[in-house]
Amino acid sequence: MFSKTTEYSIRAIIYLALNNNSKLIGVSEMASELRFPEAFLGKVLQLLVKKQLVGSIKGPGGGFYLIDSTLNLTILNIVDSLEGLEFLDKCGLGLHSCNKNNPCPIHDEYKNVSINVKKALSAKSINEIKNEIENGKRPQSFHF
Amino acid sequence: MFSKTTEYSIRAIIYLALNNNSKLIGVSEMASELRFPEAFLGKVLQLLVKKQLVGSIKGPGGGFYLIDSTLNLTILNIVDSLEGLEFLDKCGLGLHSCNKNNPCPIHDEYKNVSINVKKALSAKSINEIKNEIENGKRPQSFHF
DNA sequence: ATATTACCGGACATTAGTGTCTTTTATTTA
DNA sequence: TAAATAAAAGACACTAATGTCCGGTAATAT
Repeated sequence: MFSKTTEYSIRAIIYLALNNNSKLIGVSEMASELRFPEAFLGKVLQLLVKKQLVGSIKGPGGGFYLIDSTLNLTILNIVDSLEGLEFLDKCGLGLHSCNKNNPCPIHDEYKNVSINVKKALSAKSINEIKNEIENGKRPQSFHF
Repeated sequence: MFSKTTEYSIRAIIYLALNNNSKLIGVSEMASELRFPEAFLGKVLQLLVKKQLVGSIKGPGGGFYLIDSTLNLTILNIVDSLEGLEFLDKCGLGLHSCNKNNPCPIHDEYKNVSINVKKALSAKSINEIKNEIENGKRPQSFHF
């Protein structure tokens, strides 16, 4: 459903949310905890910094941390920020002229899918996810 | 949502369903009607023949036709046949160990998405879609 | 039979996504 | 100030998807 970049991003953001106790996390620590290829995670984090979802500090003791406002975002917000929601908004069959008045064969069904996906992926904020995990409602170690 | 190959396939199959009056359709006709790149459509049709969703006849007057049983398939069946449904069945965050007893942060929501997509894409068979179009419930010319 | 037609098969080109490696830059610590 | 650390930046490699091109093969028609 999502690209690797988006998958890694979501999991990295949740990881940072869970470890946001005023200490910074390095790429190598995250990569080994999350079982991601380290160099690629580095690139992904670079992107997240550019998108202002994550902050970073260079040098010894440096690393990454979660920008506060990112806690209020939903998974849908993150997906939107990274790869856009065109795949949900465009016609399921790729027809440019498809709309309510000129519906493709699966227009209504796909519209319903789109609404449902958006609802599902915006049901919880990162902060709510963080709380669920910290309250034991979900497993802490979500790597493989 | 779907790959170009899958998009083209679905639209080509519907096109063939609407023009199944015992006459064969050539690649060039389909490509110009559906506004597809001709050479690539050729490859896609080759694939559909191999998957036995479509039949073909060589030589002058030759072309493609829809295999009868394909009329009973749903869009979901076609997607499954072409790219599989792994993108719906696997964890939304790509976690191998994610399941009901060890749910990832968006397990329940994604499960719901998966069910909803499957339901939506299997609501109608190709034959039902064909009838909807022929009865004027949907536009005939679905290209761009 | 032979030329024509149209799909088949394989090779190749292009692009985007994924992933690696090396150098540079910013920061801290000694 | 110099050395060490860690992210940033850029170049590069690999893979899959998309797309093109061409010679081969099967069928038709003259």
